[in-house]
Amino acid sequence: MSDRKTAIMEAAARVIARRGVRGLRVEELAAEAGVSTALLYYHFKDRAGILRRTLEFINDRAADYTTGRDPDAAPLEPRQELEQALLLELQDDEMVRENSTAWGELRASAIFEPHLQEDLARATLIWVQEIAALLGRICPMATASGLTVAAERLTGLVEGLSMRWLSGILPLEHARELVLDAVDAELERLGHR
Amino acid sequence: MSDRKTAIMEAAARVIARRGVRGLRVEELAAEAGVSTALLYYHFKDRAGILRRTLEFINDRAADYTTGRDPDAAPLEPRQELEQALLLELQDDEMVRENSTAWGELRASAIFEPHLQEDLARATLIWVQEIAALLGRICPMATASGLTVAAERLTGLVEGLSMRWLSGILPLEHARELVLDAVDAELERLGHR
DNA sequence: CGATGCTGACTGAATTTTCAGTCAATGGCC
DNA sequence: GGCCATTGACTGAAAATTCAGTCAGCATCG
Repeated sequence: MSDRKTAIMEAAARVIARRGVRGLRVEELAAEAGVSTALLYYHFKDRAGILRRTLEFINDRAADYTTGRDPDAAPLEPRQELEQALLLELQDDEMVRENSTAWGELRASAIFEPHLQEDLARATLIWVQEIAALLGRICPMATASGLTVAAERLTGLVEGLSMRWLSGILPLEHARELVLDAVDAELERLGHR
Repeated sequence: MSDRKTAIMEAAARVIARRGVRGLRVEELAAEAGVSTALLYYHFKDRAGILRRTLEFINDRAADYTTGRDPDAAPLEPRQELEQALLLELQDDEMVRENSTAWGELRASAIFEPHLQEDLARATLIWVQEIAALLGRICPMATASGLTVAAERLTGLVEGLSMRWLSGILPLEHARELVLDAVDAELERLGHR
């Protein structure tokens, strides 16, 4: 597999982060990747193909830094793990920002392109369940539905704040604090029931 | 002020809700408004101008149904007023959905079009302050910064959930319940300090 | 009154720009 | 020689934007 193909997808992630999925011009992408436009059509059939493959690529990359714990680091406290899982999309890191932007774009486009909704719904569900499970480890006494609802609120909040961050309305640090406080609030709440 | 200008912005809101900001074609907009494309350029300089003015327009409309109480209805409890202000974007109503969709689109495009960011930031700030003020009426003992932070979380949550609702991931009723519970949580929290 | 000139709203038909997508040709490598 | 990766130079269609006016209304003046 020519390395250029990968290089193109990396470039695509960058361009999408800069201009959005719908703002991606194949000529610009070619320039960013330092190849000719014709090569894009050679490797990926058409624009839609580029997008599809790139989204998979981004997805895989995200899975890497989600799952990928530092090899032999001390096992995290559940609370820390929860916080990390939530703050994942809110980091001052080139690649995270790229990924986050692309995800946001995907969510936004799904409103108008029903064929994306299924994938999106699945991914969201998985995230909510993951968060609910982590909450459950911290509050073993809480009901399952209570956990789910709390997870839905927390992930929903992260999505909303992520958008504000990406559009420059909300500083990253502030967004992170807001999320952490929300975690406090939800845990307190779960404890009370 | 010719009424056609308004008609165009109403049409723009409809088209944006249907196709998204990035999917808006000026020819389609002209057809939707029943005018020539040239008229669009006469009233609003260019495509970007249409978008900018429409954003303002949508904003004003939202302000109308935010502020606009039923004429001589009983004065609302602060708590109810707060809930209403938050659930505003989450209603099963043609125009609300249109507004909400258009808002979401504009938020999403603002990430890539800095010229929209200023308007967006202002509108968001106003909303946050409004919610903070309502919270303040319910919890007079809370600090100003505590109120603001709570308002930021609540509005951020609404934005996130609104997006899920619009993309069909989350049923409207459930979204509304999540918001109401979050209000509970935030109020409890403000009470404790 | 009514002719004259002026203006703002509006349009149809170009013109220009922007893009995705094609293709014949090239160079390296087994 | 044959195969793969790669490119430069195009094409055609779709969009955005501009242009050269038309028309209705309204004020001015003789």
